[in-house]
Amino acid sequence: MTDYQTYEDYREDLQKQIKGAVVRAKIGVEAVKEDHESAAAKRIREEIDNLLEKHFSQSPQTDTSFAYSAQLVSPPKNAKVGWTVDYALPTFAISRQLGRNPVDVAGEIADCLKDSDLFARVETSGPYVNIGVKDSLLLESLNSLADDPHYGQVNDHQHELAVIDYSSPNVAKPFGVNHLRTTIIGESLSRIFEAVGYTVVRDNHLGDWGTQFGNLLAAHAEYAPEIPFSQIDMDTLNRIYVRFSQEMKTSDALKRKGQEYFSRLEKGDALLMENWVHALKLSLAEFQAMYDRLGVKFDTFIGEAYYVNRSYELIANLPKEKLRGLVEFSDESPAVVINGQHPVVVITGDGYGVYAARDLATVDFRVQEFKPEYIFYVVGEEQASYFQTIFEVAKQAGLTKRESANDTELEFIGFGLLLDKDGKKLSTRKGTSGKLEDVLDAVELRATEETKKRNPELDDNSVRLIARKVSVGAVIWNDLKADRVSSVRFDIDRMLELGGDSVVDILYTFSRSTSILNKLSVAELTSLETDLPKTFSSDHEHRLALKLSEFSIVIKRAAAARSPHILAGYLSELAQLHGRFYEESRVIGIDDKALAAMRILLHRAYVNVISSGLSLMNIPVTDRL
RNA sequence: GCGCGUGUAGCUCAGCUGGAUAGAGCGUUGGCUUGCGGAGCCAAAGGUCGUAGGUUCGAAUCCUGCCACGCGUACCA
Repeated sequence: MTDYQTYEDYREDLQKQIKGAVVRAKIGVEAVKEDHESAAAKRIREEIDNLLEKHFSQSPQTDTSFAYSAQLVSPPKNAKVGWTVDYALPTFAISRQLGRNPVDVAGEIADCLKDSDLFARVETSGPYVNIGVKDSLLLESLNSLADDPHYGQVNDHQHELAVIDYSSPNVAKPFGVNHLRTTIIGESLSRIFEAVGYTVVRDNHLGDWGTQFGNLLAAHAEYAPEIPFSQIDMDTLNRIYVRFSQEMKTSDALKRKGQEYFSRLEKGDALLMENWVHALKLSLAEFQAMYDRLGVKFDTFIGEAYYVNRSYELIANLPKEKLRGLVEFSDESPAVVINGQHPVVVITGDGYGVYAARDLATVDFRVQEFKPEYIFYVVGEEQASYFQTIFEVAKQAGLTKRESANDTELEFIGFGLLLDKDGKKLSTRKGTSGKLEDVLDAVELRATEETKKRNPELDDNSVRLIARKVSVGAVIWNDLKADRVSSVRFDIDRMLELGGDSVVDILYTFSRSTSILNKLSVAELTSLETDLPKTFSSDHEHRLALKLSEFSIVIKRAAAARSPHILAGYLSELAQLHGRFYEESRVIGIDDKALAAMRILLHRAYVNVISSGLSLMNIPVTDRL
C-alpha cells in the first residue's frame, strides 16, 4: 500500500501488485517441493502394500492397483483384544476382490504380515487383521519429527496453483464480525493447501463497488458538504452513511440522489473517483490493522471496482448460443438474467452491471492471469446456490478454459453462521457488537485478566503480549474446531475455558513440554540423543509416537476435505495423549539416561507437531500463559 | 412452492469417504497427587444416531419418503 491520491495512481499501484503476484505464482508452481512425511507412517503403508501385492499377485481376480493400505482403520477404542492394536485391516473389500471368504483371507494376510520386521504383533480377529507396530520403527523416525521445521508437509500437489478468495470486507464500512469466519477459514485453508504442495494466491476480493458507494458519496454531499472528502475520517464516513441509509428508506429524493451519484461514479466522474479512492485508503488502513492482529496476509487486494469495465465487455461478448436457456438477453432493455436454480440479474434494466457481472469478470480475469488449477471461494453457505449458478455460467461460457490443460475448477467452500453465545445471529446493526475490533478487544481483556492472575510477577507489557496471542488463538480455534458448515457460537467464556476443548488446554500441554525442555542444558539435549532405548517404556509413549507419525495423513485429509477442523480434532487427540505421557513419563530426576533421552525426544517432537499444527490454523503459540 | 444445508449423550461437538461393543469436552458422581507448570491425571453414569422404509455380509455414514429447524429464492452485495 503506497501513497496514492488519484484513481490513476491507484490503478497503477494495483497493476504492480498483480504483476508481482503473477510472478510469485509462476515461481511457486515451477518449484520442486520436498516431502516431509514421517518415515514410519510411510513405511508401514508401503510394507503392507508390497507384501500383500506380492502375496496376492497370483490370484487372477486381483486388481493390480488395489491399495491395501487404504483399507487401514483405527481399532475401536474398547476392543477387548488384550493388547494395543495400532491399526486394524478389515478384509471385506479385499475378499470381494478375490472372491473369497474374509476370515480365510484375514488369516492369510496375518501370516504374510508376520514376516515383516516392522510389526511387533499381527493377529486376526475374525475378518479383521490387528496390527501392532514395532517401537523401534517409531523410535527411528522420532529425530526427524523433532527437528524438521517442515515436518508434516508433503508435495502431493506441487506444480499446482490455487487462487483462494476470502475475507472480502466492504469498503467504507467497519470491519465487521460477519467477515471473521471467511478470514479465519480462508487463511487456515491457504496454509493447509500450501502444506500439501499447492502454490496459493490469496486474493482479497474487496467489496469496493456497488450502489452503496453512490449512497455514500451522496451522503457526503447531503450532510457534510463543508468538509472536503479528502479530509473526512472513518467515523464521519460511517455516521453519514448510516444516516443516509436510514433516511433513504422513507425518502425517494434521497434514493434518487444515491442512484444519481452511483451513475456518475460508474461513468468515471473524476472528482467522485478521487473521493472513492480516499474512502478505499481509509478502509484499507483499518483492514490492515485487523489483518496484522490476526496474522493474515494477502497477495492481492483486487476489489470489485477493478472488474467494472471488464464486466461490461465480458457480458457483451458472452457466447449467446452456448448459453441459451441459461442466460436471458432481453430485447427491449439491456437486462441480462441468469435462470439457474437461483435467478440472478447480471445487467439491470437501467443498463448497470451488478455484482454477478463482476463475479463473472473476476473468474475470467483469474483464469487468464493466473491459469490456476483451482479457484476457491470461501464464502458463507447462504451464497452457495448463487455461486453454483455463476460457476455454471462461467463454465458454459468457456471462461474456465486453459490452454493445453484441464479447465480451472471453481469450488465453493461454504461455512455456517456465526452466532452469539445464546445461539442468535450476530447483527452488525446492534451497536458495537458488530465491529470485529471491539469483539477482539473484549476477548483480549478477559485473557489479560486471566494471565495477570496466573502470572502476578509479569510486567504489564509481557502480560499484554501473552493475552493478545491467547485471545487471537482462542477466537480462531473456536471458529475452526467445528466442521465448516455448522454454525459457530461466539462465547467468550467457553473460548477461554480452562481445560476442555479450548485452545488454552492445548497451549497448556505445549507449555508443560517446553518448560521441561527449557530446564535442560544444550549439552544434556545433544548428548542424550546418541543412545536411545530399543523400546518405549509404556503404552502411552508408543501411542503418542504413533499419533505424531500420522501428522501428514491428517494434513492431507484436512486439505482434501477443505476442513481445518480435521486438523483441530487431531491436535485435541494429541493433547489428550500428552496428558498421561507428561504425568507418567518423567524426565527430570530419573537415572536411566537412555530412557530420559527417549522421553525428551518425544517432548521435542510433540512441541514441533503442536506448533506446526497450530501454525497451519494460523494460531500463535506461546509457552507462557 | 422450489433449491441448498443441518438433525448423534442434559449441553457443545467428533465419527477418518460403509467396518468390531457409536467417541471427546463441559456438566454430574467417585478416585489419584509430598515431584518436570494441579489450568493436571484415572474412572463411572449417561445414546432406539429426527422418523419410516430400502440397498448388503455389515448403515450414524449410501438411496427414497416424511417431520423439525436454518438459509437462499430477479434488478442490493
